[in-house]
Amino acid sequence: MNAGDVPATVTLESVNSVTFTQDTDGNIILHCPQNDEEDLGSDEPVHKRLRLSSEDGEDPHDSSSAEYAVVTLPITEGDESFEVTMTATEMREGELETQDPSETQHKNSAVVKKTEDVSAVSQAWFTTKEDKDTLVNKGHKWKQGMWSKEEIDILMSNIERYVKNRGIQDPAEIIFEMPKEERKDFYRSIAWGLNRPLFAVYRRVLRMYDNRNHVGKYTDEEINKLKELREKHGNDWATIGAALGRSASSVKDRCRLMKDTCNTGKWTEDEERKLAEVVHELTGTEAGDVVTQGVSWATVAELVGTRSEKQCRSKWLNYLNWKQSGGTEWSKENDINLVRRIAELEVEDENDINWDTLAGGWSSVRSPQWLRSKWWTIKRQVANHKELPFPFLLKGLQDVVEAPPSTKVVVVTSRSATASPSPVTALQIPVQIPVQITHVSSSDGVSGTSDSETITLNSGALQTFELLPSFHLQPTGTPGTYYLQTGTNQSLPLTLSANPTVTLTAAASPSSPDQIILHSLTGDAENVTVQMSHPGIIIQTVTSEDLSELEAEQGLMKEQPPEEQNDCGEEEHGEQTSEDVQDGGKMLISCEVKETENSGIGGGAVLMVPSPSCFIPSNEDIGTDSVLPLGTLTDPILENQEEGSD
DNA sequence: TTGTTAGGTAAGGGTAATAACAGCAC
DNA sequence: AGTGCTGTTATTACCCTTACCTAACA
Repeated sequence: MNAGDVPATVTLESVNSVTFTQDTDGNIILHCPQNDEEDLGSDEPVHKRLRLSSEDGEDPHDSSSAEYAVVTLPITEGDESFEVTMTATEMREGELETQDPSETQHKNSAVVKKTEDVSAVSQAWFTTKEDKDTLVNKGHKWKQGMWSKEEIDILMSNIERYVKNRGIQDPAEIIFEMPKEERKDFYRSIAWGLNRPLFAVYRRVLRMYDNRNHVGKYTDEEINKLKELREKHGNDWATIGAALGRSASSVKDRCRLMKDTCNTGKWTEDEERKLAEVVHELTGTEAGDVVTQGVSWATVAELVGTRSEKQCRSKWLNYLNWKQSGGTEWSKENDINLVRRIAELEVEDENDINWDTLAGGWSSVRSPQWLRSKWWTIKRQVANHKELPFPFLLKGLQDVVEAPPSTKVVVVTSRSATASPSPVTALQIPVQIPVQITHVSSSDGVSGTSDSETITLNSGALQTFELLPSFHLQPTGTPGTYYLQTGTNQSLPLTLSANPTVTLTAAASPSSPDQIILHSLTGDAENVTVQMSHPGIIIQTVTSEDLSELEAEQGLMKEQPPEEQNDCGEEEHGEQTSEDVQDGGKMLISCEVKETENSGIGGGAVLMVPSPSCFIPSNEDIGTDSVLPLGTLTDPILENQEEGSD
């Protein structure tokens, strides 16, 4: 589909009819029906209830290159409201694309037709090398490694649909109780839309629904019993597991860690020497050689005698080999280099990174496996890294890394957040979505939008919004609270709740074009100013669900009229009172942190600092003296950069 | 009897979270 | 010396793939 073509339309089906109005201040207000029968309060993430479906049942072409427009349609005469629908159009060259087929399918879970190539894999039960080679030769590719959140969402949703259609309560009934012939189509059905071999899906499902899995740490008593059972039953893991109330794989794994002769704690020099000897002997290498693969750790452990295979592997790959081959220390600059090098690989998926290649010739890298864990450490600085597609995460990290050293970085934290050593940041790189909001009614009133046919945000009837990566409204951590972000990086926090008229905010501050005032409105028109922002990274804190519950129970939260909007300041962010930031438990704070190019992917990043337990950890913190002091972002990359610049 | 389907088991490499430890500054 | 912070190291529950096996069925 060419950019100029009429786009195939995909309708965003929201369970709730979401509507916009505009108030006298020009704020767009999102309406959400009160009788929300679709379990707003359920545990299921709201984004899972937002689905895309093809309006006409037509395959929306290659939706991996689609961009989405939001348009509003009239709902009721005389109502200052707008129904929001989204349409998908082809993404222009150079613009963001959605990530992988499985994710696209998830978004289009009602329309998962486009995956002939995928289904060949996900519908085939193959475990042999030959089967695999055949598929590879046919040009099929599939995902390996850890399952992403998106994949798990697809799987769960497929399972839900399957059990619902058959009136079954618990999927475990099918998995563990139903005879094979009765569940004949089960695994193939739930594998639909996943780019994984059927066998991998099968394994995953078994683990997920086996309540003897994820039991947690083994007690001393269990360990003793396990030893007894092991002597009695050998490697009959199923029997041992049954006797212990653990899954077979769990007991098998636990036994691998147990060895009568196993030492714990610090390795002695003798042990290290022995380990090196054994590894080099078994691999036919010499002292000083780098050995990171092709080692049978079970054999190594046997020969070392005093350590388990895991201990040997870990010691070798994370320390000893590097030490013996003359490795250099890992500096903070290396963190930055690592992000850059990964970006230079230009891979679509994290699983495509060749860590061996990346680690090659890098003297500070202890092993490819170790390097991967370093990357993981960096990645984990971003709280919502699991939700972010790899390219977005990487781009965001790159932006952060490449920010000018002089950039002032500020993050909002709570006073009590100091109890937590390092604030967790969440990086949100939004997908750009053109949004058009059409005005329906011309009546006066709170809208103040008079006769205009189209409500425009800033300028232009077609306003670009950035929806967050998964093409949902992105929850902020407070149930019912979401972010939309404009093309100019103005945040639009949307609040969905049982309240029929809820909140929204976001207009440029009249006092400063660099500021966006974010304030939320409740039904009684009281609102709370929260913040300012600026093109570039916005760091935001949100309250937890607990906060609203606390408020409900104790009535301690206060709201503040709009006149008392309170800018956060630019560099010296003063403390804010609790009234400034609390809005019925839905609190949003953002501060300017740095300026980035407002182009390309999302134009900038939103760093989100959820402070679920820190904001109001106890009743005494909810008093009128509750303040939200601003701290310094402790993102190591940024710190490194500042240090480096020194 | 043979091939296919739909699982199923065991082994082992690996990941991710966290606990324990060590070094340092105050 | 005590304390708190931070980075490193060790541990371990859990994950995933691979290779091989099996029973039912066509």
